[in-house]
Amino acid sequence: MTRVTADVTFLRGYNQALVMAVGRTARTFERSTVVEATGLTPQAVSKVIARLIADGLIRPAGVRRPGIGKPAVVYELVPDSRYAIGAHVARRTLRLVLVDLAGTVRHSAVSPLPRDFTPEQLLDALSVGIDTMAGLGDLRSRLTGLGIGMIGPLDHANGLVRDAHGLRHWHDVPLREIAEKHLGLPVHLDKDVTAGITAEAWRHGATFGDAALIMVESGIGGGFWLGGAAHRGAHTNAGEFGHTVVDLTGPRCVCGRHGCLEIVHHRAAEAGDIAHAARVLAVGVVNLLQTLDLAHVVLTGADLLRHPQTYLAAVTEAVGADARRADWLSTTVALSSLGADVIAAGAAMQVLDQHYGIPELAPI
Amino acid sequence: MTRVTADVTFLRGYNQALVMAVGRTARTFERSTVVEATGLTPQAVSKVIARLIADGLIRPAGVRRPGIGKPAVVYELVPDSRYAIGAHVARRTLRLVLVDLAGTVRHSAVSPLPRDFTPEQLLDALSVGIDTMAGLGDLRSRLTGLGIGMIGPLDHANGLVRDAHGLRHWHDVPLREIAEKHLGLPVHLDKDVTAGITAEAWRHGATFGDAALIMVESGIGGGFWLGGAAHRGAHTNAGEFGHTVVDLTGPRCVCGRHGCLEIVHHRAAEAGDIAHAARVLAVGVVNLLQTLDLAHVVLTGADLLRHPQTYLAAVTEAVGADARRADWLSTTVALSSLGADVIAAGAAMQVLDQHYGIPELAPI
DNA sequence: AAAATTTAGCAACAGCGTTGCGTAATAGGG
DNA sequence: CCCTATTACGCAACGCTGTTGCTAAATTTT
Repeated sequence: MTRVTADVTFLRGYNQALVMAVGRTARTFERSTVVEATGLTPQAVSKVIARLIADGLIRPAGVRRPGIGKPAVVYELVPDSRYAIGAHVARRTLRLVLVDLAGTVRHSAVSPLPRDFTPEQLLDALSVGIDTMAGLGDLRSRLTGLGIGMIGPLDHANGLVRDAHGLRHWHDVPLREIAEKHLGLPVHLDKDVTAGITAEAWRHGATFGDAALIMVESGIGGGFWLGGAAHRGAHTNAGEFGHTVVDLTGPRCVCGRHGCLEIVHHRAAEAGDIAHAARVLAVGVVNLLQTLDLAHVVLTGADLLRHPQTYLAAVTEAVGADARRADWLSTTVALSSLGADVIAAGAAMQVLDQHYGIPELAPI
Repeated sequence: MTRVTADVTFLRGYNQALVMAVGRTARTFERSTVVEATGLTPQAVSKVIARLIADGLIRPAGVRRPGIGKPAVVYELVPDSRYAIGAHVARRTLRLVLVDLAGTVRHSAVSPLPRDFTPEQLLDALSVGIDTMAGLGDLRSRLTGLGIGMIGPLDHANGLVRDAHGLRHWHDVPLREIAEKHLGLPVHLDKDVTAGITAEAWRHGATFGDAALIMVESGIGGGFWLGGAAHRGAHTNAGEFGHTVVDLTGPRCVCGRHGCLEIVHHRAAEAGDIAHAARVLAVGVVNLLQTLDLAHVVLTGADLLRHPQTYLAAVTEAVGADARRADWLSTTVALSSLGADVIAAGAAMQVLDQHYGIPELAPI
């Protein structure tokens, strides 16, 4: 993810990331697996594997192949060679997870946050939680950093919280900087929904196409995975999906417009008609499909997960009923595979991705 | 754009593309310009420049620098070293443009297409038009190919027209393949709106951020430029922006849903209330901004360009009026800088991009 | 005229994936 | 049991990339 210039170090990082992606997706793999997946020559893969073994990131795990010829060496990722901690900062709770290099959530913990908490209060809560988690197996030395998934608007590029919705003490807070100083760890700050979709992409591996994570939790947000990377937008403020108008003559929203998806959905939910609320959300989801042509839609969020099957059914039905969608336009709809951990886990995976993922080139 | 494995040939292509992008954006440039823009060392830039000069793509254009020290050599792109032809296939017209390596439209021509034209009729029209254009300066040998921007749905990856809206004879037509055979040229097929946004991105150069092209022309479509590349979606069918619901209680659309942007807009335009139609479109545009966080919105399309100022004013006003958009959320709104040529020109630029643009890596 | 400054490029280098080829380890057949 | 075919692995040389070190050239300033 870090920008590098296009020299040979980029090649190294890129091809190493390919092998790591294979290792993360498959439980075990051999040289030929990687050759097939990457198009590299066997010899090149051998060199990459040798480097990764030297770094302790992968290791041989026996041999295989009950067939003719010399048996192939089987490799596997070393899950506990690196860790990252992910934090999901919501309005009243802090969720912390410990994620290993394989993308597995090893620990998860939720603690309450004071009403209208301050940056200092958050930092203290983070500090306590991280010390507890990092002390579990003395893995401080293998900790690559902390990822924070938070409500926006925020400036991902500069690690700045612009104006967290509904939190008074969060205006232009340089959270990444002060957290790094306070915690002594590299910190990565991103919107909650963007972190969430990263988690889904990581878990699904190489074949994961364009996708959206829809989160219903005191507001409606969308995280996007487009073209093999998280989409954050020009000002890293993408995802205000709840504030798209679906009803020109609808009620006035807090944002000033009329008939936003969020207010229409909220009114229906408030009235107790969850099925209707779910159908409203489904209209918004189909709007996204029409615009962006997505392969996957993932549903999550505390409010949605209180009625998971209702929402899942409504969205699935709406996607399937769209008459314009021919058979070649397949889209999967699913609940988040990580449940309530998805945001925090994704934030952690973003940290790991900075080290072991595909390096980002300046696009010019 | 072509997929390559991450070896040194990728580095070469990538860095050459960086220099070409600089040359396209600036009229002239020197070595230090490129060094600054790319982060490469001066020596590396010298090598790249030498390669490009050997290929005839750039050339020295005197010296400069009325300052201390040895004067720097000034380079420039050789615009007429390579050409591409772009075609915009609409329901009743075929527009052909000749674009040079610098992205300049050198010739433009419109010819009518028969009602409900067949693939054969289109190929014949293309053949005649290309021969005329390529004969203008005997530039057949410098012609890199033909780009076709067409109404969808189509399969960009396989060059297949699935089901062009409103055209009876266009079901699962392998247009790229048969056109290549018929014309003897490499052919690139893409949706009209995607080609259009490529043109805008090319013309604006390196600093062009996430953007959308909104096209109103017998339907409403959207082309997207996200993260430094065109966004086509999981099934290369992104852009059906006109079929997003903005009025849950609105009239039934041809697509089967109620209150699509397209039908609501169409009703207003039909009633002669262009200002209202423009405001409806503006609601849809703001929806896009909320979802995707775009830096630029470009307006085009025959129907829109009949009332350019009305639409421009309505969209600009709606974007500016959005109370949630703080000062750091700036978005430019403009009419297409290439006017009616934008689709065809973008299709041509996509062809040039395959050869001289940033190579695409398999994202895994 | 000499010094300072900036640009350009040759030459050697490190590091990447690739190619050529020899070696190791297995199954199957005589 | 031995031989052969087959498959996997890796050393060594190679071509190419951008980088580094250094020299030469061209201009302005002193």
